[in-house]
Amino acid sequence: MTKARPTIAEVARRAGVSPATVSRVLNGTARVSPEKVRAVLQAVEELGYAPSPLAQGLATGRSYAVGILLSDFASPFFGPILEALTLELEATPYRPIAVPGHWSLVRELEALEFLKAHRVEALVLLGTALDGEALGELGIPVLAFGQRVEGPKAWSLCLDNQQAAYEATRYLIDRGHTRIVHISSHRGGMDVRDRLLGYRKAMREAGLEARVVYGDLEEEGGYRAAAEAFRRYPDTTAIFAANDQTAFGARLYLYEQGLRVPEDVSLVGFDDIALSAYQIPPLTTVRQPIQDIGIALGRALRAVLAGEVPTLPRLELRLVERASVREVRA
Amino acid sequence: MTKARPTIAEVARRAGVSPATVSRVLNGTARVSPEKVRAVLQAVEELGYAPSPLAQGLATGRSYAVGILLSDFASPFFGPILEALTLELEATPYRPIAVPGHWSLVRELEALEFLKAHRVEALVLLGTALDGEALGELGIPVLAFGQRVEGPKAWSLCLDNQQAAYEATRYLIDRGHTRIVHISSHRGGMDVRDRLLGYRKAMREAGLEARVVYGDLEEEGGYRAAAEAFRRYPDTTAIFAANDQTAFGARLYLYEQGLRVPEDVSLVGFDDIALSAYQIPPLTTVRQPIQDIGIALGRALRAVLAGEVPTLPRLELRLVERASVREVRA
DNA sequence: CCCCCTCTTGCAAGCGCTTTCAACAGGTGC
DNA sequence: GCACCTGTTGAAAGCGCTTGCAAGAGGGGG
Repeated sequence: MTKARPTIAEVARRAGVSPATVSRVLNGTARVSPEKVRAVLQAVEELGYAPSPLAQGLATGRSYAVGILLSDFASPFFGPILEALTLELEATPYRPIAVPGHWSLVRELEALEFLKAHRVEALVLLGTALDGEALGELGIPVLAFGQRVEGPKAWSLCLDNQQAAYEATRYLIDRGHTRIVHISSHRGGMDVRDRLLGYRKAMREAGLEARVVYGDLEEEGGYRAAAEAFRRYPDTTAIFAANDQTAFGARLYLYEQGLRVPEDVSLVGFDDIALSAYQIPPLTTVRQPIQDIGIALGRALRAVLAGEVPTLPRLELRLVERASVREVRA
Repeated sequence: MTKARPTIAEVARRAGVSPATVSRVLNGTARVSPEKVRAVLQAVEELGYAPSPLAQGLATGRSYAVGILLSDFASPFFGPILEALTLELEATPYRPIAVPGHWSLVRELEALEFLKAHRVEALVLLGTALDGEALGELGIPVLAFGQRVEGPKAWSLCLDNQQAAYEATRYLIDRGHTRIVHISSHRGGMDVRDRLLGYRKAMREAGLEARVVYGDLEEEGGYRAAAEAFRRYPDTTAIFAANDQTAFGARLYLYEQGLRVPEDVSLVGFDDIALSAYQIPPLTTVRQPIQDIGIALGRALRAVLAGEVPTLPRLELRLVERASVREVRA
């Protein structure tokens, strides 16, 4: 039933050569006479041979695996990044081992341990809470997004969240809003905190009161946070959410309260996940170039694996204006 | 810099025993005297030793890897299933290798080849287009969702999509709708076709005209399909979409046309992904128990890996009524 | 007191591959 | 015609682990 897969020895026997020659043909590591090449390839074909990555890894000391540590497979933000990243890796001999940290530091550490055990040759961190401590020990290149990592072999793809949040807040202020709530979160990494900072800065500069409530970066938390916001600040005219999912949750709360968007309350999100353009009304939000992020990380990863120093592009965050914000006249 | 990880030999030396003993201690495969156990554990601790899965795999002939072939990491439907599935696998020694097929049969075949090369011990198919041909050859257990697989070591988790679609359509008919469009898709597997069948059956039974247009199971396609639907059938009062993302796309089209939901057009989706409850208005849709599906697959996988015959639960699809459908009086 | 049995332990082979090293074949230059 | 070089090939070691086998250490029964 479970027909054992052929080994290199069988291929060698069938082709009338030694295993070493088969290996050389398959890896192109040395010249082999044309007729043997042909014989080997034919045997490979006939037997349906495919080398065992396990054995290869053991022999070469390489794993050809890269670790990807992300918060959550279900995230509409990290999911697509992962998708683009893996797509970028597809043409390489490297394979991604993606493990979710489920938003918990202990799980992330476990996951990291797991990846270390699997001898991954590089690590990508997508919005995890891990900081420098593990990294120094690691000895492998680390690429991060949504968090800053430090070290000689560590690079972060950083977008200026603070500035973007500042601008988003200004956008609301410029349209006459003065009573603006920000829904932040204790979850998530520095990027979320930067957004809070940007919001605070804009409000402070404009001489406005900072109104901050906290969600969990998911819809449910956004809903609850919006409820809290209106309990504490009933006269709020605009909400700036730390991410789009939060905005969706807030949106539902407003809907249930009979508050119209944008007529009664304006709403701005952050991320521009796929669904944001399809919200009713389409959500005005800060666009993170998800696709580009995934691709940039993938490219950087390839560079790093080739032993080069990766160049991470400067990616811009910019507000995309849709229909969830209105101008208020004071 | 890259401090090589310790090997079993170093642990053995430090503990003053043989590698064999270390192996036995770590795997619990034989009795070892208490003091040696202690010495080994201490050495393991001090060295920070973790066995190499590569070497283990090679020696035991097992890979402890399970393959998960899914259409797309970015999918808000399969993503959460994957999340639940991996969570369920976490306590086992098995690790998932998730590879995306990117909705293309060739890629799926490549991905399958890849998984075969990695000697996965079981395979989970999440909504792929692969059929029996590969399976027979495989010799490993296969678990599928969203498609039917056949074979002595193959099991499918099937929900009655046809019946659910039938009921969803009836739901609209019962509320007075007669001009109902179904947005189906050529993408996707049998589940999508079953939904189409259920729709057709309900319409036929009610003596109504079947109005079918096609999208791509994503928002964009839903938008275009809705546009086509209204071009071809301007008097449509209800849309039943093959999945929620499609419904979101259609929703945007309606919004842009100034058609209100549900006052002018009613909308029903399928899947009940996380965001559906947060749509405006909240989407009436057929609920797939995403969490339960992931868990059920995870459990079945564990059973299969333990050599047992898995029992797949009968999961129900039922319509969750929210606010996107209205009653029309003829 | 010796033999045999049980329990623990180490030796060594082997998993499937890569890679060094040496051998060999066939030229080439003198 | 011989020494030497180039180019191709196979033998064998080794990657880090598991495991069958056998050796040795005790202990109990005759």
